[in-house]
Amino acid sequence: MRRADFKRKTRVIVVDDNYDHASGIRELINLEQDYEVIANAGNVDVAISLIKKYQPDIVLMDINMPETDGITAISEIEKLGLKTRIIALTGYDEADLIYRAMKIGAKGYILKTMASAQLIRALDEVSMGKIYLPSVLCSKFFEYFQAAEKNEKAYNAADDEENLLNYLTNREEEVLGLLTEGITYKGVAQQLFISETTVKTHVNNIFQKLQVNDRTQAVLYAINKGFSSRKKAKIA
Amino acid sequence: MRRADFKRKTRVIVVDDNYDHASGIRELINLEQDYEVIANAGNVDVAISLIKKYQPDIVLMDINMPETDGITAISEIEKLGLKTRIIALTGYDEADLIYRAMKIGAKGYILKTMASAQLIRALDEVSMGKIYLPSVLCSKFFEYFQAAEKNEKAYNAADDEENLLNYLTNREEEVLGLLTEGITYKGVAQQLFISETTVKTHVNNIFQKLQVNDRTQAVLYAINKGFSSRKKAKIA
DNA sequence: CTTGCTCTAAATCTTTAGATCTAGTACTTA
DNA sequence: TAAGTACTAGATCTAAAGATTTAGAGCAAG
Repeated sequence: MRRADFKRKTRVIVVDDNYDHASGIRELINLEQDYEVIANAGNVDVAISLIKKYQPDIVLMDINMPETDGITAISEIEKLGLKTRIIALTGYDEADLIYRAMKIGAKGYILKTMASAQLIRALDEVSMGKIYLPSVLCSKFFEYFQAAEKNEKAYNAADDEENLLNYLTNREEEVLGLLTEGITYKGVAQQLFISETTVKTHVNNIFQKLQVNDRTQAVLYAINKGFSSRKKAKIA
Repeated sequence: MRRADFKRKTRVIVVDDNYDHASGIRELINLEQDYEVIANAGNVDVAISLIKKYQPDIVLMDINMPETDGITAISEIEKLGLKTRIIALTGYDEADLIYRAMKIGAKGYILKTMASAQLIRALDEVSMGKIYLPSVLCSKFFEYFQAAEKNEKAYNAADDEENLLNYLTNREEEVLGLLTEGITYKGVAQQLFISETTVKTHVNNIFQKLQVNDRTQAVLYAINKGFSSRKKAKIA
């Protein structure tokens, strides 16, 4: 690493409520000449103030602590906007934990059960700006990620059959599109070069088809069924 | 693999517009006793009809084809809801391509420049139901993924300072909450046990604070700024 | 060539919505 | 105690929104 040229070690803070475990990690890391553990923290509040003060290069964050959960902690730290990179550390390889940690900005994820060499490798990779996620955990992540994306799609598309938006005519879609921008009848009429009465007719037909009573409900229905995103897709 | 017990090879379809390259892959795969390439497709339309007909175990999909783009193709295939697993294959390691491919359900991603052993390993992993993403590509993915998540957050939260929702009083938040459900003044009045006039007063104050002219715009503002999700979070 | 759908638009009416101003009560803070 | 803020609510308008009915023009399919 280039930093070693300046004899500046990569500074690490370890956050773990288990003192013995934290000490173990400290010993392990301090054996490496490129790294030094500059502080330990037994809970999230202490951790955050230490991180603010010392702005370490890397934080090793235990995820399963009793009081505050580590996920929230990572989120808090990321909000600080420092260059500090976070590696999550847990005993479990649950897909949703991995997903959430990586989603909010963790740069690596390792299991406590993994060999100590893995820890050092994670430090090496992450300190160089890379992501470190062992392939097993990577699989877990994608398991969750792809399921989440699938659900979101299903939610937005809502099975096409039950999506009342599909019964709208082209013109009605256009009108609804303008309604979802918060435009008045008069405004819609001007934009589409039709009379206000015609707009009212269309809007009434839309209400019938979407089974709602007013524009606000229509707009809400449209948004929930992914209307706006579909529109954007069409334009783009 | 268990399938080998029944002497049933894992069936692969290769989709690549470059015939020479497709042939090369075919040769390579057919050297393995656990796999057989049952078809080649030079374009997406042919590919989809072949996949429908033969329902292969794995599809090797070239992403950078001239006519239809491979990403859309993957999406189409996933929509079929088969057990077929897709491995993306490209010449480039662009973060957004990897992100998009994995997002829509690809089970693996490999570069054409990678050693042939990688291809076989990918087949092995994916056919066992795992994800195959070499660590370099994994890093690329997360680079894009975390940036995307960060942007979305920034868009939704809108920096608190500029989020006009923060200027609303508790009562006004309640009223706005009901407006976002498409309820009339009268309805809001009944639910909150106050007069309709009072509701109008609140709503007017909301309009002032959010700098909008009517309820539809207020609701849209609220939704875009993550109002509903905040409400849900409070309830839960 | 007739049936049906889409888009257009008028007339008429009732109901909400929204703007504005005033004002009382209650609670907090300087 | 006086000033400030939140919540309440009245009166009085005007402007939109929405319901309903009727109807003509254009176009596609049977």
